[in-house]
Amino acid sequence: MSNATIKDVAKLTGVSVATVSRVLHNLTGYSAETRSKVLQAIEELGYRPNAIARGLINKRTQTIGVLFPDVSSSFSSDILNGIEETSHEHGFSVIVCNTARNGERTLKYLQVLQEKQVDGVIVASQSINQAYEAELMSMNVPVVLINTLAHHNQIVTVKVDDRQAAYDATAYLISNGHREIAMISGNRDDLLAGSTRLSGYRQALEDQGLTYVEDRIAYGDFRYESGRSAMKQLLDTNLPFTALFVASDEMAIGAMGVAHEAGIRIPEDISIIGFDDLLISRMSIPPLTTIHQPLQQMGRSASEMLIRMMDTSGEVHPIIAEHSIVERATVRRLAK
Amino acid sequence: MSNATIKDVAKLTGVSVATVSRVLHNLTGYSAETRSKVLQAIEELGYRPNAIARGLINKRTQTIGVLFPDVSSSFSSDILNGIEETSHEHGFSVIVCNTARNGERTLKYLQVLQEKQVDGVIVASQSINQAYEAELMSMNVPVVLINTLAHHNQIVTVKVDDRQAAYDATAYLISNGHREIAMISGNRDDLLAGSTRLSGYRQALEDQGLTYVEDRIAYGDFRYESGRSAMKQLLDTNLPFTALFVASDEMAIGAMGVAHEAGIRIPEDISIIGFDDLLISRMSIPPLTTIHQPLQQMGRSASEMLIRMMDTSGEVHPIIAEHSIVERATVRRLAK
DNA sequence: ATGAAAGCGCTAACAC
DNA sequence: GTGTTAGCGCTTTCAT
Repeated sequence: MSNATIKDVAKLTGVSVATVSRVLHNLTGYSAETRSKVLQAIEELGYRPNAIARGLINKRTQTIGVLFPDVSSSFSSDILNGIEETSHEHGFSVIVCNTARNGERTLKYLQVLQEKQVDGVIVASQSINQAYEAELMSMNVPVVLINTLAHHNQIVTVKVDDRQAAYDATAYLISNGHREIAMISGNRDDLLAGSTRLSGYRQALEDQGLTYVEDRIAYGDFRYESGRSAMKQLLDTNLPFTALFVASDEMAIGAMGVAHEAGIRIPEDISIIGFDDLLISRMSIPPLTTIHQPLQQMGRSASEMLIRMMDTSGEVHPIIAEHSIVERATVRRLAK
Repeated sequence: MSNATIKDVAKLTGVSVATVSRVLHNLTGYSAETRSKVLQAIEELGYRPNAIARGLINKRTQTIGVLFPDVSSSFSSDILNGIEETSHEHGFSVIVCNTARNGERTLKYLQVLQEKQVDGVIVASQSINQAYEAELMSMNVPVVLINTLAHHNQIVTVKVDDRQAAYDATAYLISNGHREIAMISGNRDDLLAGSTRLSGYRQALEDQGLTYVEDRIAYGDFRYESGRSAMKQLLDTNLPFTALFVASDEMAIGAMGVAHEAGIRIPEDISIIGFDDLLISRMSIPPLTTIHQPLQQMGRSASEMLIRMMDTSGEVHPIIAEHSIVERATVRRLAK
């Protein structure tokens, strides 16, 4: 008892498949009576159209592919949530791919997605090298990037203004009276979240006449554990600081843990501001003040843009999502 | 310049499509010379087989569908990670569906998955009512459940022994000298994570000759905010307790926040043990002692089982995943 | 208002 | 070793 096909419906109704197809699509060209007979047969057989067969004809599969370096991170799953939501609203399914930051795997996925004839692909927070870019372009489907930049190409991107956001975070600390401000940065070779945020921090310092001190910077990889080590390193340096800007919430939480263990109170002894505004930031003790990135919204925007690109090949513009400062409890105003 | 088809390759090579298909599948029936010419043409045209066309013939799409009530939760994304990983290894893609705990949406997704001819579906942590179950069965593809039970059917399930795990958590508290143990439970109508865990807790109490006190139980919905309210309620009751078993880590973190605000120290004043072992549990201050559920592994198992079910219609057995206690820093041994 | 038939890109007999 | 052909389930002209 495999599934019923359009033929079965036609046979049971006593009409041709063409007519069945017509009522399926609400076209014209059949009597009310035929229509109801067909509908009844469909009901009776539990018929469901085969999207694969349709796809073969329409050259549209109504599915998009999404690549993440790490699906299980809170960061990725927020974005995914937004993408899934919007895609569903527009009648698209989404295939998730976990590249695990692995080059070969990424290429393999891109290949599979092409073979599966996806109608578009979204690449999130994963740097795009030449090979990917070539592969992406060869797929002949729209592509949008989230929190990444392509090498020397004009692929559409959705992201916040990282430099400005880092600037704002630092300026916020300064406006709260802090003058000795350390930073835990991401890898310098991460173009967006690494060096860009670092330069925003530096700029804010300099604009306020504060000196940028190399030794007040420690580097991590955005993850919790690296936040811990970076904080230890900062503490070991013995260069005093009253505030800390951390390039990711996860690292910030790590830093808070180390501070706690060292008997350093947040925010009494050191103020901290993070970046991302993940769910955990609300849950930490004390709740983390941070830069909000509208991740879910960014997923939505990317998805909407992608779908729009499918039928209008008109030009599209990069989207800069709005960041904001979420004031919670880890930054203290310094008395003069 | 749409994509090249097998015909194009055949034409360019000067052979028939059948031959091209043969080399594509490493079958026999062509000379070494033909083979290399075909391969060269493929390279030249950038030909990629069309999985849609293949699927139409093979009745296999090499994709599975996964339903979650909430993709963006840490819980779901861990499971998803395991599923995706294993599926990929076996050459399957995964379509994610975020049902948002919405009945109509779930049904809609099931329909879409059927139309897209997925080879199997996994439903995670979402209770299965009669309607879903009927829909699932009518799809004629294997189904496996994670952390759920079907109504009166024998669909395969992957889960931990919730009752035993709750029992173990409570017994652990007792073995640490606690005798007044409160609990924050999930909704009573959640068959697995709600009432079952509650009954495990109760059993452990009674087996140790401790009395079960109705007022020492507060209910939440497994989420952070509800953990906060539940904790407040418990505190308001003024019934003293030295330890607390919480049916989810998220609620446990919420409870810890409330305790902190109330000046109650963890674990000095109150010991807490959670359930799930999410990423955040390692990151909390202090790190949360909890029941570990091997979520990612459960995703892997589900996926493996599902794929196995596709070609062997042999019988399959439910999988009980191993839970364990992860001792971190929120439980204190009580002096006699 | 309705049917016949071609064809989407591919696989799998079956022929030679 | 290689080509021909008949579909897979559907949509879509083009007739009638």
